[in-house]
Amino acid sequence: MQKDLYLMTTREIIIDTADQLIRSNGFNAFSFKDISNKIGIKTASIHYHFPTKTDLGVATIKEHIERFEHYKAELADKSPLLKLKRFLSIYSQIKLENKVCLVGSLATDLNTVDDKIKNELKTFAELVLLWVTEVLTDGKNQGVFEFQNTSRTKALMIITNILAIVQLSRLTNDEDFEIVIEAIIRDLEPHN
Amino acid sequence: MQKDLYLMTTREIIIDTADQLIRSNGFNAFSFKDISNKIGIKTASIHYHFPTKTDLGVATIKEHIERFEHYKAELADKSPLLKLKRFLSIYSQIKLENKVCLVGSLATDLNTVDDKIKNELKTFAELVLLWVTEVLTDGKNQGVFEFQNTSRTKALMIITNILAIVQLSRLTNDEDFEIVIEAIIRDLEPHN
DNA sequence: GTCTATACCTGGATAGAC
DNA sequence: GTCTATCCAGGTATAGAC
Repeated sequence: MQKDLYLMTTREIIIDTADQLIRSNGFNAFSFKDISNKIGIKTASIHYHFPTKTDLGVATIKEHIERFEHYKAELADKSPLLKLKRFLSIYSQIKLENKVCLVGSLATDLNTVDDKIKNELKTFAELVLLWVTEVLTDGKNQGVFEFQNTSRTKALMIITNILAIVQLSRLTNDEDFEIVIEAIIRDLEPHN
Repeated sequence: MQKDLYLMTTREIIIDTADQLIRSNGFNAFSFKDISNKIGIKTASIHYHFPTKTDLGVATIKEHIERFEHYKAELADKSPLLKLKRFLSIYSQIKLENKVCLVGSLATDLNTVDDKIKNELKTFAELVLLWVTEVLTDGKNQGVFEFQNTSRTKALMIITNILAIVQLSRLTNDEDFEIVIEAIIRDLEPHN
């Protein structure tokens, strides 16, 4: 949740609730009734703001894109290591809430959602991948990161690690989440 | 699909179809009607074999566990490198079919499924993790693999890479799948 | 073991009053 | 902008004939 509830418009509250539900239960398992129950508004009113479930899905992804852009701007002058740690800490919060990330949640439902959602999600995933790639490149150039492969490949390795460990650690062991986070950081340290 | 259709019982055909649908559409998005349409049997008949959807889900995971045990036995006398490559090739097949793996599919739906499914999935995930860990340990002892961290941690890193890249590469670029596979192998190679 | 028929529920979506 | 009322499609599940 990005703002205090009393500062949010109904539209924003709906999106925020949809986000929680999508990442907790999946896109196909959440319903307008769930939102209705959570925020005390009738499903018909939700349809006023978002005519279809697809519209709500797209809006939720767009919200994530906007947040990520703010996030990027806030961290712009920080070190590559701090940027990466902050990125990983987003997932620590997700883990704490026993949810998964938006990309991970929607990616497994991809064959069942409207192309509008699929395309918006592509935009978001590419945005994140590009940013992590840049952070890794900067870190390598500054000598604070050391890794084989291209920055893009390493970014894919790190993103897949973190995206999947929030899912997998619910099945293996909750502590595996921290273990993987630490391994990601450790593996980037220069061996000198 | 493990056998020819004409050698399978109705029960096995149902499980196999459920498996395809779960990994293609997700547990909550597939229906008994989907199976009915695919294999030409009425939904009521499916209920004869599996009283509830949960029963079918559990049976599908149990089938995966059995297959994995056979798989382990078949590869028992093979080299660690071959074992790992064969493991990764399971995902190449999944990628080819534009699906995701069972663990990845059900993990994002975990908060919405019956505990019976959750517990069976835990058993499966632990089984796989244990096996990959052993393969890595053997490879390290034989000097064919080199890596930091414990074998279990490295197994988590590899499994999360492969589990998530089948999902993520649908959004970023299909070729990212092969790139990650190759990076996994390359990163394990001894440096001198 | 498979069928028809049906019960029951939930979901997305819309019309129209306020 | 939110409500009540309603429609219709689809889902899981069961009863009972064959």
